[in-house]
Amino acid sequence: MTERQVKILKMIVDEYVRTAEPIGSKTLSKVLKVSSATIRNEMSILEDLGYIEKTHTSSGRIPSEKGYRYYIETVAKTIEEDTDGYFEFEEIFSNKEAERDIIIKEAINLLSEATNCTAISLGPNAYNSKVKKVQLVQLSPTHGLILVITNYGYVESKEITIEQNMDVDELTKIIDLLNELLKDTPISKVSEKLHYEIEHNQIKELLKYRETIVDSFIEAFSKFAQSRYYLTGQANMLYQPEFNDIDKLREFISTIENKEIFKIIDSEKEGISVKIGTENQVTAMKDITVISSTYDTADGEKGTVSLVGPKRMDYRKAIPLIKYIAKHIQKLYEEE
Amino acid sequence: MTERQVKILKMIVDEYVRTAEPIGSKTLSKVLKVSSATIRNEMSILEDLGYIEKTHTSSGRIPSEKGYRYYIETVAKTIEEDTDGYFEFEEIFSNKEAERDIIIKEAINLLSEATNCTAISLGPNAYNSKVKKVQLVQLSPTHGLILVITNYGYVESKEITIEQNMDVDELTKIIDLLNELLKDTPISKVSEKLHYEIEHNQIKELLKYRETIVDSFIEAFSKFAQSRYYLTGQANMLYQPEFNDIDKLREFISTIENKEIFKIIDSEKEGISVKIGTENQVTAMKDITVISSTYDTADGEKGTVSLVGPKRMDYRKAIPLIKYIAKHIQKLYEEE
DNA sequence: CATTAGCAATGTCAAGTTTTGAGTGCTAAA
DNA sequence: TTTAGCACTCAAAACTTGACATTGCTAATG
Repeated sequence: MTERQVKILKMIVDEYVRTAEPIGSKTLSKVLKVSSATIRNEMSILEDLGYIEKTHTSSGRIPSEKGYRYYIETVAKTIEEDTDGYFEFEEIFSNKEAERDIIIKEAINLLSEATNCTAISLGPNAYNSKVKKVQLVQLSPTHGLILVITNYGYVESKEITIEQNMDVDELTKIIDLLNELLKDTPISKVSEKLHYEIEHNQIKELLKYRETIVDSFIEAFSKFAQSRYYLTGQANMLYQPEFNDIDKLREFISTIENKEIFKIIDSEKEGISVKIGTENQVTAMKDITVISSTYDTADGEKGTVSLVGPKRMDYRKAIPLIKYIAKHIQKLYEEE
Repeated sequence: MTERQVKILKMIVDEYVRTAEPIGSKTLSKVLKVSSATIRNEMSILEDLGYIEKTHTSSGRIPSEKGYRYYIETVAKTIEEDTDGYFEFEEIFSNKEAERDIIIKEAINLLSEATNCTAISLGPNAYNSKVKKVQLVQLSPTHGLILVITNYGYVESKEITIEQNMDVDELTKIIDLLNELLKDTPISKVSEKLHYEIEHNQIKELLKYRETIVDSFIEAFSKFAQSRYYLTGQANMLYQPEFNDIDKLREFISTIENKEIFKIIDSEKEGISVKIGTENQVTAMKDITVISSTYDTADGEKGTVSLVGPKRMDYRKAIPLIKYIAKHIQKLYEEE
């Protein structure tokens, strides 16, 4: 590709992102100081190379997926992070009072508004967080509530029925024992450890005949396995011209509602990932771009920030913005 | 209205609910043993009375809001609760192991699927539930987590920073004091009571200079004020022909996303409430019917189960079903 | 050899027209 | 009171037309 061809490709992407209309040779000839015929020749080459395409025989050109990819690999990657426009985000992240989850929600809301896309925060899986405390609260003579708290301050609870042949003393002992046993154990190791102790140590006497209780605890722990997520801005996105097709719109809403969207979000890959259209593998998302960035928590888990929008997305704005937000959320998870 | 007119109105509602197409005189004449001309005369009267309307001069008739209202006041009210088709619901509600919130979610999911509408469970406001226990968990030398647990087993938490000039002993004392003070106090009275005690009793010494802590507690309590809700089935509903109009669809999604829908749900009125179209007062919902039923919890708060769908809704099915579900959720809240 | 002017060809879009069919309202007769 | 019959209405679908944007190609140009 010649320099001029690259320039034309960039212009087509930028202009199409702005207007959502195919770009003709005349439009570009006004800016580049060559005739429209020359542009047409160049466009023809770009089309042969697969970077742009036509919507019909006599239409202007729009970027192909390959074109977008080239664009983000070259143009967008060279953009310096420009925090000039990030005033409102800075405000959110500099609030030291607010809770982490609240800050994340606010940032995600703003991300969606700023980009007119759907924004998603997928919290870290809590598998590696450590048990801080285990607690039983009696709610009535026959009912209790098991509480499990992790180092990040997440709490899960599970109701249990207290059997008649069990007195408060015994329960207290069990809880004390569990606290001693499980403190600072990663969630992922809890079940294993519990079963091991019951089998092999002297503690077993206390727990052996109380399988119901132990099972309830394990159930409470397992609740941490479900990741916490926050999703917002469907409404912002629906007014994009891409969604004038009613069936696409319905398909998109369905994909969001049955959580299929989470299959696409790449929470493994380090750093930023951009999946354009069919790169998503899910047919319902073949006209959608998903940008995600992971961040790391102190206990070695990964969370992600994602943006879901039309392929025709303002990548120059969105990509650095997501990087910026992921970086700041990571900071929130570092301050333990 | 003559008996035959009522019969015709019912047929129009039933048929329109089924097909979503205006009903012509010929269709009805096949069932009733009179000619289409006779039906036309009767329809003309029904239209003058305001029970049915035309979509254009030469179209068949569809029920008006007044027509639907008449229908649900007469036809639907006489339907005996018929638990024949409720097999799957019975299964959900008879599961004694599962947690209340899980059962409610499953029932709401099924409600949405069975009716092709959006279903919502709006949990009771926790204002009247009672404090069961207050707890502090230390997460690090400088950070802690305040826990507040109510009699229904709901937990709210709030992170706090532990100041340097405060030792563990003092904290323990504060927590013990708060437990003693607040146990069995309704959430709504907590703030008032705390402030009163600080001002008037000997306890004040311990809390007086610890406003930050007390404020954090109050903040944790105030989290209960936000009702818990569960909303599902947008996707089920969007495929109804009513939503072939793309702007209506967008408007609906927006209304759901900014939680405006909750303004419509009647959580005060005892029992069932059906709001058809413009009865909803919100213009975005003028083609939507919202059915809600409240239920009572043991501590005197009300929760609601709601169904949001097109005016052309299967009221005969939906109304008894919602009553049935509300009744069973209420049972879940009675077994304290 | 790259660039350009010129022009036929192509396809979209919006506006207008025609056709079809379902359904009504009215009238006069049974 | 009911019905047959018929003119009338309107929406929806199918088709027509013209304006417009844009392309691809060709031949001329510097």
